[in-house]
Amino acid sequence: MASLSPYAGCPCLDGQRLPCMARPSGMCYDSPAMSSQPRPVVTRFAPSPTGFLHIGGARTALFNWLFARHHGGTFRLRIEDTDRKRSTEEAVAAILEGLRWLGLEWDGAAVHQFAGAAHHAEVARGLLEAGRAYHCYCTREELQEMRTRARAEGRSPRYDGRWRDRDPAEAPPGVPPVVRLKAPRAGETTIDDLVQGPVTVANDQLDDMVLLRADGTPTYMLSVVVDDHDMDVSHVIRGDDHLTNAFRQTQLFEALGWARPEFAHIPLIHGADGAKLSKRHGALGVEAYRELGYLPEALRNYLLRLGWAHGDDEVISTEQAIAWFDLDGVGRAPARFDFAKLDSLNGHYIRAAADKDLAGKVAERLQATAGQVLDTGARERLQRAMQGLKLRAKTINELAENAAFYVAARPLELSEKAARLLPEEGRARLGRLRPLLEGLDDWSEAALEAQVRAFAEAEDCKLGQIAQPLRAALSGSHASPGIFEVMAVLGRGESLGRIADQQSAS
RNA sequence: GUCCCCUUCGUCUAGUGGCCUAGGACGCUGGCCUCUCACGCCGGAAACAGGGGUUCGACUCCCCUAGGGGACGCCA
Repeated sequence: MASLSPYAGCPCLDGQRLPCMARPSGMCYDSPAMSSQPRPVVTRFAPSPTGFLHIGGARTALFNWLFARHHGGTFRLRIEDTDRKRSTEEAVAAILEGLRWLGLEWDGAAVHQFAGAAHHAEVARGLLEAGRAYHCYCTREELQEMRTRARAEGRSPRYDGRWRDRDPAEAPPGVPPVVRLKAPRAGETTIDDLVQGPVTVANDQLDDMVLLRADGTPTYMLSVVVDDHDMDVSHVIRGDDHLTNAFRQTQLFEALGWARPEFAHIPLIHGADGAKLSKRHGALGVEAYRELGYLPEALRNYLLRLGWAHGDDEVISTEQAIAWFDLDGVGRAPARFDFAKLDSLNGHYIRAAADKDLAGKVAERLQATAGQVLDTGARERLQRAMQGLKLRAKTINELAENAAFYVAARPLELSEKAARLLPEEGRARLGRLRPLLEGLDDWSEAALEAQVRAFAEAEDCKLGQIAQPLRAALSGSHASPGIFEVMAVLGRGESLGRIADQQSAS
């Protein structure tokens, strides 16, 4: 037994009190003395780097983050890259970037699961030596046939355990075996899920899962269990597509003699049509939401309300979310993703945002889309314009579009609707108004309004009959912030110039 | 096919046996405000999947049916 790995010799497995080399504490929580101790809260987000961070993953990360923060615990990040063929560095970078953008900072360094492969394999060998696992020499064809037959006979397609008790001497030559867990065949396994409640599955529904591939590398199922144990993960919060995995993992934890973390399987997010949101079915990466002009705080708030509620509260700050979040508020039904509500929330957060930040984002956007380089004056003008603009936009993109006229070069191009606001009569009226404006000493919103109103009265027309032509001339559009605000923000020179442009055009 | 999970307005949800003539939010819609568009404010339509129980009393508890979803890999 001298060759036993630290895990196989761990007190949790054989009752001896040997140091557990894998953990800083040198001790496993599952030793009898410690099992009743409350564990510090440690959650983890464990994405596989096969693509961007999609919206479902983002919500899982958010819940893990909130739960850890709420309980004063630790939120860890683990990259599940044991599938070497499908994992890419770009995906890792995209996931990290996505989490940062969302404001979900993780504690400590990100763990790359594959780095622990040798250790994981060692744990499997310990199980082998302890008689809790065995070699299986089935070929893929054999397995395939087994599954096909089981399905045809109305049984759950799974491995039948044919090598479980077979003499290894019968092993076919030249076939590298996989290592399978010798899972209990009778009885049942129950997990007390923090979201789903108690869920029980008969053990004969679960087959002997592969722990080590024929090439000796660990499978996800093994690595997850070992890593969760090593990282002292206390709560596994993940999508409920992992619910059945929880049973297998429970069996593994038991075979290893380790305490199992608590499980919380949250329902998946569905697309607007009710079907599972997948990468080819409407699931966008979080960076796409940024491109679409959504604010991270709005996305966080929206995601939080998808499957979680705190009474009638809708707009919830991050501070409140941390104070209120717990697993008992998580529902069990899948939710559909609804852009209309996200828009509404985003509009709310835009209105609440500081003008300076908004102007910065708009400038960035304008430069990115129109290649427009803005000088300090233009940036300042944008910032002053935000007050009126932010009431009228649901996204940063929309905000930028609406702001564009403020920094556009003269002469302005009129939209079709704007052109219709400038009939001959309107242009003539602009011509009569301009000298009055020129004579104005005070170019403030209030003074401008007083002057234009007086002009309308003198012309015996409604305010709209002069305000609309002004709007068209100044903004090039039929809809804009209040026209006096527009003039004030534009300033005297630019305003007069734009009016002159339209006036002389007739 | 087998196993597991789910089911309140179109959508997200509140509701833990009587407080429910089922509340809020988004969306839709009528109106107010008004220089346009928004914002804001006031109002409206809109749901307990169906069927059985349990109970003095079920949206709330149990069972069945239907529908939806997920899992069944040497993927994660």
